[in-house]
Amino acid sequence: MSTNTETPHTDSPANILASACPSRTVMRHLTDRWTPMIVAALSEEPTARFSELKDRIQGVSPKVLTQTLRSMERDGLVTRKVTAAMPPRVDYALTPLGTTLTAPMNALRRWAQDHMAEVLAAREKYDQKNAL
Amino acid sequence: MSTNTETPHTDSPANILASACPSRTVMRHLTDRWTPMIVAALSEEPTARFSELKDRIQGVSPKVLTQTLRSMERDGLVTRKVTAAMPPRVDYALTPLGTTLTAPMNALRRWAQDHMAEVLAAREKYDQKNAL
DNA sequence: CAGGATCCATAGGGATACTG
DNA sequence: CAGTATCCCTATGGATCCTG
Repeated sequence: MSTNTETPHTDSPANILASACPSRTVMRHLTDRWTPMIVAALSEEPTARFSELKDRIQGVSPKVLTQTLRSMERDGLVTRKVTAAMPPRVDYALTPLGTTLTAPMNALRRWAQDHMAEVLAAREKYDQKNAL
Repeated sequence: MSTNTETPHTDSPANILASACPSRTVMRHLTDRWTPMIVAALSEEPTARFSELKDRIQGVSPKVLTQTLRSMERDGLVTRKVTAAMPPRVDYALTPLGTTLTAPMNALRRWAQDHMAEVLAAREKYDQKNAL
C-alpha cells in the first residue's frame, strides 16, 4: 500500500507526549468526565437505553450524557440504534472498537475504587502537613 | 475492627457510578488533562526534574504542570524532593502507590496511540454522514 | 422517552512576566 | 532552575424547560 517496504507494521509514531500528535485528542475524549462511566456501564450491560444509562450513571445530566454519547459515537466507540415508535427507544452499545477499550478503562476504574482509601488518606496527611 | 464479621475483605463498596462515592474524585484526578502524561513520563524515566518533565510533556505550561504535580503529590502518587542549592533542583518520582498506576494508565495511553487511526477514520466518516 | 434548546456558572487551563 | 503571580478565556458541564 505504501512506498515504504520497511517496518511494515511498526508504523505507529503516535505519541501522547507530542503536542501535535492526534492521539492526544483521542486521549482527551477517553478522559472526558463521563466517558469512563459510560464504558463501565456498557461493559456491564452490553446494551442500554438512554434512561437506563442516565439512571446507572448517577449525577449525569441528560444534556451532558447526550453530548458524551455523541462524541463517543463519532469516535467509533458506541453505536446508537433508534427504534422509531411511541414512546421512542434508543439503544446504545459498544462497538467492537469500543469493546477493546473496556479492559484498560475498567482497569483504571478498579484502580480508582481499590485505592480510594489510600488516596483519601494521603490527602488528609498532605493537608495536615501543609496547614489546612 | 468492625462489628460486621462477615465479608472480611470484600469491604469495598466503592463504585464510580455512585455520585456520592469518593472514588469519583480519585477518578477525576486520574483523568486530569496532564496526569496520564506525567505518569507516562515518570514511568519511562523514574525520576525527573521539573524542566525535564516540562520538556518531555510538550505543550504543558509551568503553571499547570505545577498544579497537576501538586495534586498528584497530595493524592500520594508522586514525591517531590527539593535539593536546596543554586540553582535549585527538584526531583519528581512516582510513589509506590503511583507506580501501581503505571500499568493501567499506560494501557490507556497505548490504546489511544494504537487506535488513533481508527478513531480518526471514524470521525471523518461520521462528519461526512452528518453533513460537515 | 429521548433528547434539543437555552442560559449560565466555574474551573481548568493558556500566556506572560516576574522572583527566590 | 523551579516555580509563583496575574490576567484572561473558553470549553465543560450543570439546571431548567420544552418537544417530536
